[in-house]
Parts: sequence; structure tokens; C-alpha cells
Amino acid sequence: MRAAPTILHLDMDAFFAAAEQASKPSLRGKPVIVGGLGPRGVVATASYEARRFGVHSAMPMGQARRLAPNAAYLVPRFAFYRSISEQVMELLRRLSPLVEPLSLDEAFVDLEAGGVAADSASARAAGERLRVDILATTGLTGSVGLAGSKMIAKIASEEAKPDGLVLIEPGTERELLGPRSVRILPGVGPATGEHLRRAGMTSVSDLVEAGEDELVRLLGRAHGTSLYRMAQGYDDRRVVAERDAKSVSVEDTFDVDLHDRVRIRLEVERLAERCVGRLRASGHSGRTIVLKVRRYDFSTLTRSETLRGPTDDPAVVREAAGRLLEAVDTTGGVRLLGVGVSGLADYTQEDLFAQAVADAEGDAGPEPEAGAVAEAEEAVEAGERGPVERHWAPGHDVRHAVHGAGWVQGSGVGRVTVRFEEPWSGPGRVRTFSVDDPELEPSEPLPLVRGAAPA
DNA sequence: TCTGGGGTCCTTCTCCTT
DNA sequence: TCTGAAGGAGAAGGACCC
Repeated sequence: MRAAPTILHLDMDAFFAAAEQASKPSLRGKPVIVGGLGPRGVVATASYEARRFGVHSAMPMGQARRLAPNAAYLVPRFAFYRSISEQVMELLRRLSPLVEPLSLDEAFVDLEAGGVAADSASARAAGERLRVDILATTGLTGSVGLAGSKMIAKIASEEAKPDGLVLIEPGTERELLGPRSVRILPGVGPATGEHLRRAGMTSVSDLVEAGEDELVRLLGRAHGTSLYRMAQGYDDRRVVAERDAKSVSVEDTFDVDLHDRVRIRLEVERLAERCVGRLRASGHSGRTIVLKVRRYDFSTLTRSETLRGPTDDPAVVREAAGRLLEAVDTTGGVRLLGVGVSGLADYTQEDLFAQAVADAEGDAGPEPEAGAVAEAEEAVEAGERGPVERHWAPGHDVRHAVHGAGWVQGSGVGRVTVRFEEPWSGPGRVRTFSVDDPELEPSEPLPLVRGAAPA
């Protein structure tokens, strides 16, 4: 913990939804909900207009539709958000070499490492300048928290939302935290919050009064000790620029539960291939293969197997995942399957035995190149599925030979409805086409600020 | 129409080795 | 050779975060 507010936490406001509103003038000022649109989708981000209806992140999409039936519902465009995020992270790196991204829309910055003077006025000036730069570069707003530690800086940015800056002077942490709910502390979620409530602790000051021994008794050594320190405002976690990945995984929730054992096996193999694609793209191999199964009743189980050495061979991961599946009872149906690899190494040590088997069989199958896998994933994300079956996902960008740039407002029964507008135009007109109209094609997102590099 | 996807960390239990 | 304690590794599950 520092004597000056030199830790900055940036949190972009309603990031996915705000990016969509910036990209689509007709949605500005309206409720926008981004998330999975399938029968089992959940809300990823709701715009502030949608939050007024009670819609929030992680809410089942069906519930969101009941609360805000007239909102715009869009599928996430991760490649687009990633490109905006890279612009924002670049601005942060101009501030300091010590930047710790937490997700696409959040990061910590160590201002001291960037040479910002260790006083409140300098920190505040750096934070305000950053907000101006982010708006100018991306057209989006972000909230900034400044404090002497990561925990307090994050709480400050939460206070600053939306589109604000809050600085918490070091030395005032305890009085700030004392009356707040225990849920404000990192690591206290619904389960721990309820556990503490049953023990009679609802505010942060209750935790301090209870003492470290009592928290350790209730929550275990690691959690109890760290929570006691956090409750007193102590947090000496450093800003870490580079973090090594510890696992790579992919999972799919199915619109309807799977019962057919053959189909389940096929899905597991498909997930194993995808997982290896990611693993290779990240330049890793791994030793432990993990199968995840969520059953019809939402109960979730994992099965894992540790190999003798790390692998990035799709055949090895596929077979291990298949073996793990053999030990799982899937009667009743499964709603989710996942395959992961942990115990990562940043080098590839070929599994000689598996290699020998593959060589002997002469049929390990063509291994997808990591780049090809990434490209395929991006293509699906962009709504490109080849000329045979064109899929027009709501919110995705298109270009029409006559009408120009627009985005898919909806599609069904052989028709696709497009709104023609650009980030810097006024709200545009809506036209409907046949889904196989040759003049209509998917396109790349336009930059949010005119003249900027394409987002 | 209940409940995504990609992660991290911690705890508990079991098995094996020393 | 047998037994018990200690500790590490692996497996599984739970909680949390964005």
C-alpha cells in the first residue's frame, strides 16, 4: 500500500453495449443488450438505458427480454471489441510500462512506474488526461479510480461510474470501507457473502471486529487471512504487466440437452480440436487434460488425466478427453461439454508414444494450423459461413453494393433486415433483402472515430 | 424458456513415496 | 520386514471474477 494514489484502475463504461451504440447511431440513447441470443443465452453487457429496466450482466436472456422487450438485442462481436481494447491499452502503456489488463475493458496502471509524480494532483491530472484521450481515440467513455492500492482503486472506479473519476486519498481507506457491505471486497461473492451473513457479519467493519482467527475458522487459511487484511484496507498486490496463462479451455452449452452417446463423443472430440487450436495459437503445450460435463440438472462434474509430458497433439488430447468421457454417466442428458488443458509449458515436448502410435496407424488426421483455427473462429464470429449458407447475425456489419455500409437488424424466413448507417452519420434507414441477395455481403467494422485506423 | 464462456485460486481427499 | 507419519502430486469440486 502506498502513501500516494499512484495506482490507477480503468473500467470502460458498459463496454460491449457502448461500443455497439457508438458504432450504430440509431441505438444511441436506447436500451441495448449484448449477449447470447440462443434459448440458453445470458446477458454479457447491458447499456445504462437497459439497466433502468433491471437488466444486468449474467441475467438469463429470457428474463431480460421480459424486462426490456423493446431493447435492441445483439450478439457479441469480440474481434471488434478486442480492436478497441487494444487502442485503449496502448493509451495506458503511454502512461506507464506497468499495465495489467484484467479483461478487454479493465486494467490497472502503476503510475509511479510511468514517472507520474507521487501526489494527488498529478495522479488526478493523469487520470483526466487519459479519459480525454480514450474519448478522442475510441469515442467511448471510461471511468477511472485512483488510490494507493489495487483494491481501493477498483472500488474508486466503481464509484466513478459512469464517465467519471474518483480519487481516494491514502489513509482514508478504513473509514471508506467500514460501513460498506462485505460484498465490496474482492473474493466475496454470493456464497461467501451468505456464509458471513449467517455468522452475523454484513459490513466490512464487522469483519475487522470479528478478527483474523474467526475469519480463518469460517473461511479457511488463505481466504480468511486475505479477507481480514482487505477489510482493514491493506492490499499490497503489485501491478503485474505479464501474466502467464495457466490453462486453456473451450466449452459449449447446447440449445437442447444431448442424449445420444455417439453425438456426445463427437462433440467432445470437436471441442478437443478447438482447444488444441487455441493452445497452439498461444504457443503452449500442456500436461493435464480436463473434461467438463454439465448435466441436465445443472450439476457439473470434471474429470482429468495427467500425461507423462506436455502435448499439443490434437489426437492425444482428443483421445484423453474421450477416455475421460467413458467414466461419466450421461443418462438424463448433458447441457454443456468442455475440454481444457492445464499444466502448461511454453515449449512443445512431443509425446513420443502417441506420435509412434499415430505414425504406425498413419492416420492421425490433418492437424489444423493454429492460424487457420483462429481465422475460422473469426470468420464464424464475423458471420461468414461461405456462399452456401450465409448467416446474418444481429448487429454484424454488412455492405450493400448500392446502399453502402450498414448492420443486420434482424433476419428470418429468408429475409434479412439491414439498417444503413455509419458511426459518424445520423440514424439511418432500414431496408429488407433476401438472405441470398448477391449485392449484400458481410464486412469489417468501421472505425468509431472518423479518420481513425479501422477498429 | 433459468442459469454463457474463459479463466484463477483454494480446499479437501486420496494415493504414493520416503 | 512392517508400521506410521509427513509431504507431494493428482483429482475433483467450489467460489469468484469479468
